[in-house]
Amino acid sequence: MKKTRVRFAPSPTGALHIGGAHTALFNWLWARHTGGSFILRIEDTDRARSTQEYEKTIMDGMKWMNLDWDEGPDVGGEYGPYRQADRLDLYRKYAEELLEKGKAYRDGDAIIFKVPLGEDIGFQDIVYGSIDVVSDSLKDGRTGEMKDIVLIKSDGMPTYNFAVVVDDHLMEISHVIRGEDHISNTPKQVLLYKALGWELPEFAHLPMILGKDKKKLSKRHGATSVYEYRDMGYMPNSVFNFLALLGWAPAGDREIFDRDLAVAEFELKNVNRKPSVLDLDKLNFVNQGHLHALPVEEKISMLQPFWEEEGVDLSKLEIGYMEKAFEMMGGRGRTVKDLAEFTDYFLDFSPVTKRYKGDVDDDTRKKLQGFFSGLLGLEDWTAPSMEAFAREWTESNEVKLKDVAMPMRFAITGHKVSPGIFELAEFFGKDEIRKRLEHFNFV
RNA sequence: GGUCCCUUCGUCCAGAGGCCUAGGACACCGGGUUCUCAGCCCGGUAACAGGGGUUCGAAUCCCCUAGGGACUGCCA
Repeated sequence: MKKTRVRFAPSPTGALHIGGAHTALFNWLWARHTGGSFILRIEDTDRARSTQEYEKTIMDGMKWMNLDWDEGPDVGGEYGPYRQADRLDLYRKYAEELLEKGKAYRDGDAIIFKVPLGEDIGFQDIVYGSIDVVSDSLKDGRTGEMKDIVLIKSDGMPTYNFAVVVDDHLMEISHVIRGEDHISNTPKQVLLYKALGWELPEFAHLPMILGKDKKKLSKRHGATSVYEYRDMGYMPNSVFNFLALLGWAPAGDREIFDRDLAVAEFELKNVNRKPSVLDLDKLNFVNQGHLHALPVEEKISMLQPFWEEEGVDLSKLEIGYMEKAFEMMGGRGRTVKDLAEFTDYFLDFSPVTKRYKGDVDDDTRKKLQGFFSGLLGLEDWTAPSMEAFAREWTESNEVKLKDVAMPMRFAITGHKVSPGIFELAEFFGKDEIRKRLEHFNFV
């Protein structure tokens, strides 16, 4: 059995977008599932648009997703170089071979493959099944002229269709796993494999990812780069989980899973053919699941950048303290960003004062002052005792419990969402609560 | 225009001829818990694109139609 070798081959003309991440992920899953190698190859033959910066961003994006590669431009490997711009002599060599065999011709500085008639250029696709095509269909549908395949462009660079064939063969790629948009390029590549006398790799095309409007995902649909998802507060494992669910699902009804499970159960033949729509509601749900399952330390390290960005003073940050805070938070917060915001008041009072001014009319203030004074007078500073007092007090003053609980929540957290307010008060301690209430002149 | 691909609830995924009066999840809508929100618990709405075959039997196989998509670049 031949060793599995798969590759992700982005062109460095932009950041790693979500569709690219999906393709990279499925390649990675297949490599890890089969114990094979995952190779990163940079397709930088478009000299005008490729940049070093983009190459780096793509790699960083993959690292963020924890998709590690075994061979690539940075780590090297036995099948290098891994940038197409560094492999020009190879492409030229095989183009000339085709020239000598009379299968290609020159047109100025370009080398062009002459497409023969009547050739079977169909192939088997692991996910799409058998794709039957005859070389005659490469003709222009309007003019009836055969459209030959450019191998080497006038600038000396290979075209995509030629470079992939040469590279995939030389790098001994066993499975070509890529987006469905390449399915119609494949017959041309099959033709080239045949002309060079090379064995075909296995092909597996992946369904496209669409936007809400069912159109190919693009900038119009909002976030496209994986960094945008990171900045919105989604975690790598969530994006991983979510993307894995687009076109595939593990057996059973599992929706939230970790990468080990995906690696163990992933099968190319179980990938479906239907293009899928990216649904942020589902991502939110998946993220929430992963986020709240995180151990404290990891949760803190996820939240930290968002707290910092918010300008929260982290001097009180301590694991044991935050562990209790998170415990009280329960399942609140879907994204890391949400959770950072929903917990900032545990660490720092200033975000609270930024969000809440304590504006109430005089009559209400007077009432609240009465209530809070009583509360702070309580000797038994526990949630049940505070709640009992609050219920009694509100009843005899003919107001609802929420009429005092909500202002108290705002004064302490600056949010309209929080854990139980008396629970919170007990946790913070009387001194801190007094300080916060005094700040708003509620006591 | 040509070639190729796709079509199960709003969305994602199950279903690989009888287990389907089509299942799960997200979202949505009710109800419960409640000081808020989230969570949790209970319940609900909602789909095999249409039409022909094949078969004792079809969401599953075949054909046609319709709709969508990709490719059709000396971009990848």
